[in-house]
Amino acid sequence: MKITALNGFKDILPDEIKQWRIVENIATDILERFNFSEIRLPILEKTDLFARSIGESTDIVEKEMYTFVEKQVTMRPEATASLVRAYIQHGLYVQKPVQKLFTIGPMFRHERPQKGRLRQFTQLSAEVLGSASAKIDAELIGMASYFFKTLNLDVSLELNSLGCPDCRPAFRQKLLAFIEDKYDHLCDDCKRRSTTNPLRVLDCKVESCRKEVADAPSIQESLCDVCADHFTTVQKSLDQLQIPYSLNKFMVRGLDYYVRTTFEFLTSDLGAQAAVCAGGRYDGLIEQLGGPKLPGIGFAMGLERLVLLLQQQQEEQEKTCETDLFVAGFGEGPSSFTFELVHALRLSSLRVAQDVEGKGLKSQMKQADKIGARFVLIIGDDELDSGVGVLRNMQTKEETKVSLTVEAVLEQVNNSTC
RNA sequence: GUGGAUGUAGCUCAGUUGGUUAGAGCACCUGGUUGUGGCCCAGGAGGCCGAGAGUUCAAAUCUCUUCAUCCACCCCA
Repeated sequence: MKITALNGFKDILPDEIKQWRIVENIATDILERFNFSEIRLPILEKTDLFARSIGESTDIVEKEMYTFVEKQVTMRPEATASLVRAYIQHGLYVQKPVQKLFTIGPMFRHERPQKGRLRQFTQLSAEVLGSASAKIDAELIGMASYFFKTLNLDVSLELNSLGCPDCRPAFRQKLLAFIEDKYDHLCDDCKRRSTTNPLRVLDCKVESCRKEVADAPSIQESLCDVCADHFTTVQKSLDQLQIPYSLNKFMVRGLDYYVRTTFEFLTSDLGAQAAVCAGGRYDGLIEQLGGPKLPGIGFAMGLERLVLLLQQQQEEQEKTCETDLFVAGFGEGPSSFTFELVHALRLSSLRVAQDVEGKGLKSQMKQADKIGARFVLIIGDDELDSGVGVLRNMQTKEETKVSLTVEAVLEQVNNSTC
């Protein structure tokens, strides 16, 4: 009976780490250029935090959270709630009126796993707290858009506005009336949705439902003046930054706190998991969680999905040299000598590999080749006696002599780049 | 939670109407070069055929149960 990882939990093996580093490094670089600061948050929070922010009746809160019932704590299913909690708890709004924050880390949702969907998954969340400006919406969306462009990923941007507590109820009524007429023609899921969350009927995947709601009232035409203004400015600002998008009146968001601007970056290469980045404005959330009456907007990106896309959409990366030098000592005396030399070379900043199994030279050469070492330093009895080793360049096959001192080896290896 | 598919070597997969000792490719190890990598050649190691029960003289193969994984629904990043 082998012990395996839990269903929906995945090991990220060394071969995949390169892609993760690419995603993380490019992301943090871009975030910093857009003046975002990193914040690191706990994974465990009081259950109540998520119930109050995400919404009591959402699927996430109702049946997908990993909760320790007796302790009333939950493994976070998303980061925005925790981030806003920290923002309020530490009074960050006092120091700076507008806070731009990001965080990267694991989230947990107990759903049935499938392609691009895990029970533990990693999200990058970027949030701007304290600004209601539509320009911020465009700036944030523009940043995400630039990020995907930098990664050379093929994604599309969809945009919608969900209105605000002033105008959404009226739209909801209009939509309910519309749905009532079509009720008998809708799928079972939509019949259920029409009472629990009517907006969700709009983005049903069933073909017949899509037809039925094709001419449903558009929320974009039911916005109040303030929301309509905001939405127009977001679009104008995106145009100004030359960021392509399409309006999608059927796009709604799953979390209760979203108002006004919502957006998704979509791909067609991940099966049912089309969204690689999604977000929106949540102007009431901070106040709802006990903070000041300040607006906010943010997005979350699923990094596993991005890594999958990188693997699918990009050509194999060239093998980069991850090891500068392989020190091959063979024979008892040389092996003892190289053991010490290798340590010293590592302390002096080189990436050095060695064999400690007492293998022959040929086997050590194979190892060196396999890990992509740039150089091999060969030391047998002769070299140890003379104090001069053989340094082989693995690409050019060129061999030079080098004194067996840290300084001499360091100089020769650093002289040539990968 | 619902539906469908798949479980054979580290990986990708063959395996006939049930029939000796379960195979291939890649990867790994050793040798061909007693001190030199990639290519080539020779050899080697590696399997409770997901697990449990049943049918049978005989099960990787048929039946049942169970577990796991994948895909889709739901939901969502």
